[in-house]
Amino acid sequence: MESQLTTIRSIDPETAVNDTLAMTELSGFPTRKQLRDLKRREIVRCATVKFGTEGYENVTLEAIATELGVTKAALYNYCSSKNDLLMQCYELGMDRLVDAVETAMAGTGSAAERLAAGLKAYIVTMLRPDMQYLWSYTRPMVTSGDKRSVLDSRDKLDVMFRNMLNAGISDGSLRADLDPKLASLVILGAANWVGIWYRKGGGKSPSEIGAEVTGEALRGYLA
Amino acid sequence: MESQLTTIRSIDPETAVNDTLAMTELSGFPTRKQLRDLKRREIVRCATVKFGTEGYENVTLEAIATELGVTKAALYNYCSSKNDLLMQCYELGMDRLVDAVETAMAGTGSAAERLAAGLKAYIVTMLRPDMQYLWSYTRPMVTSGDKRSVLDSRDKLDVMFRNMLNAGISDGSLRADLDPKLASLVILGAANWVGIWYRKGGGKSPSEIGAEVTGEALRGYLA
DNA sequence: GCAATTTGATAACCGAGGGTCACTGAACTT
DNA sequence: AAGTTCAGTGACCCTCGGTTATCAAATTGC
Repeated sequence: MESQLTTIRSIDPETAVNDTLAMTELSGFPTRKQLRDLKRREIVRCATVKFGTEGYENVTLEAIATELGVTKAALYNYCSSKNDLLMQCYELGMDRLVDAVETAMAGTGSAAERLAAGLKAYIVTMLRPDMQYLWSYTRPMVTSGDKRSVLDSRDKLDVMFRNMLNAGISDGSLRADLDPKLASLVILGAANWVGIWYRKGGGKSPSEIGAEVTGEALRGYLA
Repeated sequence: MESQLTTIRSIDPETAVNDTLAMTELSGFPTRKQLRDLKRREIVRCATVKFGTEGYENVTLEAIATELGVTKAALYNYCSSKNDLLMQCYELGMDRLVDAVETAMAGTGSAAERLAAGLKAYIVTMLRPDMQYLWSYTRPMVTSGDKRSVLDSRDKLDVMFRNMLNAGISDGSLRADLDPKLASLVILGAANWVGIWYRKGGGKSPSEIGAEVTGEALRGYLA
C-alpha cells in the first residue's frame, strides 16, 4: 500500500477556516525535515477532525492510520502515545483560538467593543464542528506532564482578556471597579460553558449564540 | 475470600458530608432487596470516590472490585457496564448538588440572597475532592442513551436557578430587565468553570472561592 | 426436613485496542 | 558502490472491559 501521507489533501473550507496548514505547502524540493513536519501536521489535522467529531475514546489509532493510508505503528514516529496525539490536537485548537481572538481584538473601537469582538470570536471558534468534542468532551484527557503547552495557551488567552479588561478600565468603556482576574474568570466560564450545552439543531447559529452570550456576559461590566 | 460488601463501612466525615447512605443502614433482618440495594450503593460510593480522585480512565473495574473485596465479574450484578457505573456516580453527584442547592436556597432572605447562597453551595459542593474529577474530567464519558437521568438533574438545577432569578425580579432584589435563561447560563457557566481550574493548593478554601465567584457572577444582576 | 429453584459470586476466558520491536527497503551520504 | 539513516511494516504483547459456565448458599415448595 502506498503511503498517502505525502499527499497534500484538499482543505475542507468548512472546517479549515483560518487553518495555517495551507500556507506551508511544500515549495520545490522539500527537505526531509519539511516533509516530516508536514506529515506530522497532517496526522494532527486528521486526528483533530476525528477526535472533534467522533470523540476521543471512540477513535482508534487504527482508524486514523487507515484514513491516512499507513499502519498504526507508523503514527508512533510522530507522537509518543494516543494522549500525546491529543495534546498536539489541543495545541492546534489553542492556536486557532488565540489567532481568532487576537484578530478580533485588533480592531480600533473602544476596549469594550474589542473585548466583545474577541469574546464572540472565542465562542464562535469553539463551536466549530471539529472543535466541539475536543473542548467540551476531551479536555479531561489532558494528563499532567504533557499539558504544559496547553496550559500556556490557556494562560495566554486569559491574559489577553485580562489586558483588554484593564484597557477598558483605562479608556472608560468598562466599569472602573471591576476586578480583571475575577471578571475574566466569569466571562471565560460563561463562554466555555457554551461549548458544553450547545448542540447543532438548537435553531441558532454559532454566530448568533456568540453574540447573545457575549452581550450577556459583559452586561454587568459595561460603564 | 469473604465478601466485604455486607459490611457497612465507616463514613469518612470529610467526603461523606450529607451522604444519605448512613441514613439507610439495615435494621434488624434485612431483606434480600435491601441488602442488594445497600451493596449497589456501596459500589457506587466506592466508584465515586475513585473516579472523583483518580479520574475515570485511570480506574479499572478490577481496582474497584478489589477494594470492595470481590471480583470484577461480581460488579456486573449491579451495573451493566463501566459507563453505566459512571452514570450511577453522576446520579449520586447530581443528587448531592441538588440537595445542597435546595437546602441553601431554603432560607428566608431576599431572592438575591437565597440565589447567592444556592450558588455558593453549588460551587462548594462541586469542589469536594471526590466530586472534582467527576465533574470537570469525566462529564464527557456520559454517552447518549444512558444520560437521561443526569440531564434531568441538570435541567432541574437550571430550573431552580431560573426560578430564583424570577423570584428576584418579583421581589425587587434583582434587576427587572434580566433574562433568566441567559443569566442562568452565565452564572452556571462561571460556577462550573471553577471546577475546571480549581486545584487544591491555590491557597484559598472552597468556601472562599465559592463566596468570591458567587459575588462576581451575580454582581451585574443585583438591583 | 429435603428436593427444586433462585441468586450472587467466581474463575477462566475472549477480543479490542494501545503500545513495542525486529526488520526492510528506499533515500541520502561519502 | 558501500555504508548509514530513517520512515514504515507486520507480528506480537499486555491491559482491561466484558462474557460465560459453574458452583455454593440462601429461599421456596412440598
